[in-house]
Amino acid sequence: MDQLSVAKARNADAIGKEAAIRGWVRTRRDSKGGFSFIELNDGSCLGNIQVIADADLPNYADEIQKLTAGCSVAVEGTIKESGGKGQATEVQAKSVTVHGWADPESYPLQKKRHSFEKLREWAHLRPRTNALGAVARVRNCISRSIHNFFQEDGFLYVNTPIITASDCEGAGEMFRVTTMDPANVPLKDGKVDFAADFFDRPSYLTVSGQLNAEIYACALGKVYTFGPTFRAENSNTSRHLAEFWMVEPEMAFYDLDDNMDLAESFLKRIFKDALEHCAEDMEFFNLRVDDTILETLNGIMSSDFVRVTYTEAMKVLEDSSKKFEFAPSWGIDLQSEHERFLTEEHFKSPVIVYDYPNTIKPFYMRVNDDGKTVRAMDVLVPKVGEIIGGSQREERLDVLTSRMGDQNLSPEEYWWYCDLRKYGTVPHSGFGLGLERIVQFVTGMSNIRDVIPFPRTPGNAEF
RNA sequence: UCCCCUGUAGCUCAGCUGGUAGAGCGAGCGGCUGUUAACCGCUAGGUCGUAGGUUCGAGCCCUACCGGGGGAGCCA
Repeated sequence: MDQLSVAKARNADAIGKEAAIRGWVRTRRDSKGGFSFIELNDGSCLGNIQVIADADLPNYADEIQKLTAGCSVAVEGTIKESGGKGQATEVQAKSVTVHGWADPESYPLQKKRHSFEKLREWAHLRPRTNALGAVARVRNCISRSIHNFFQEDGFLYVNTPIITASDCEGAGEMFRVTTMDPANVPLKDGKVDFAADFFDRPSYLTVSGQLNAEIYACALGKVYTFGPTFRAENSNTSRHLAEFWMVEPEMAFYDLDDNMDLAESFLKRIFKDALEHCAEDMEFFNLRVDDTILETLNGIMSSDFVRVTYTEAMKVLEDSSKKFEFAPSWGIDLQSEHERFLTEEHFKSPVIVYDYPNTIKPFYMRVNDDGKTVRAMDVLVPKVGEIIGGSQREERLDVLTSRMGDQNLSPEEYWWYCDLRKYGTVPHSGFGLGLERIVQFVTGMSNIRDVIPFPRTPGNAEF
């Protein structure tokens, strides 16, 4: 007998098949007419398969009538056209085998909707809910879409290290990696002796694979990294995690315009795949989470992203009648309220802001001819804000080392990074996309902790 | 880290200017039904986040701490 997923069994072309279906009970309704309805879900899709269990099954009174939410069962039977409304098919059970019970007195999940806050306390059970199951499927779809997009375009997937010794880049506070005993730290001249540590120097969890990706881009052309990233910032917001997944493409011979073109088509591809491959889940998000999400994503796919320079964006903000908490003025970084105004109120679309003042951007971004701005670009989207940050990299050794000096970094420490400019330097560009941010944007989920299976935030590492 | 809000039954919440705790849902039992967030009746279930304080008396007022949410900064 064939094993069928619930997704396949729900499809009308399964009618007539004999099949075995396994999953978890969502709910049971009894009919005294002599049978019970069991809603079964196995995670293969949002919907459940309805199982009809007749009273003449040998374990009907002993077991089937005692099934409650959370129980795991295996059903063998015939897929047939459903007599009721709400589903195309149902299973007429020939046998129902119970794998595991779930005491309804103590099982936390009920049929009714739970708040996302409460579900976070049950991170081990929440993937059994409609919303978190749908998030997991969309997240998977997006991950696959990312790989497909780059692979189809000749990019090479490069695995950059998780542990790094360069504390660079100013991307944020870093987590220390050490094998030293905190109760007995080796000292030398009153200071911690890192020469005695595992890597012979201070080492950390990576905040970005970019510098490593540049190395491979400057040899192999187009590459991307996709992996976990860590920030030890004490950020308590709905958009930040201490551990998150980041995609970082890096392309030799790409200037900033090429970079922006790539970012735009990349995002559109992700939206398209989510709408196509997760249609049922996306309908669910539109119905239960954010009723603008389908309209928004479809709108974005059929229009061009707005592109404005930082200077133009500032002018828009300064000319608007809107009262900002932080008054816009050339030279300051865009505040959240500024980003929201640009994407949500003024342009009402994703916006790419580029050519930022060099004073608010890191050393590796290419300096423009005006000497005041750098070839940086941020993609801003409604609600989530900055979803992509990228730049054309500085390929001129003298400019790079001078910029490092400005930011109190020593070229000696980054000798290998400087070597890329010393030997066969090329213009190149890249950007970073936070996976959770894009999952948030696609699903409409308001808190980033609900789009990663096991969120890591300050003070929270349960599960 | 800062500002604001919040913590009462398994869940979502109500509880008046301080007077000894309530509903809906869920659960159990019974009834009814090709049902589908099913429906009807009954029952059980709470040291009101924790520790102090004010008061004759605190879920309610005060202080501290802990947890949760929203916003800000930092960023992806």
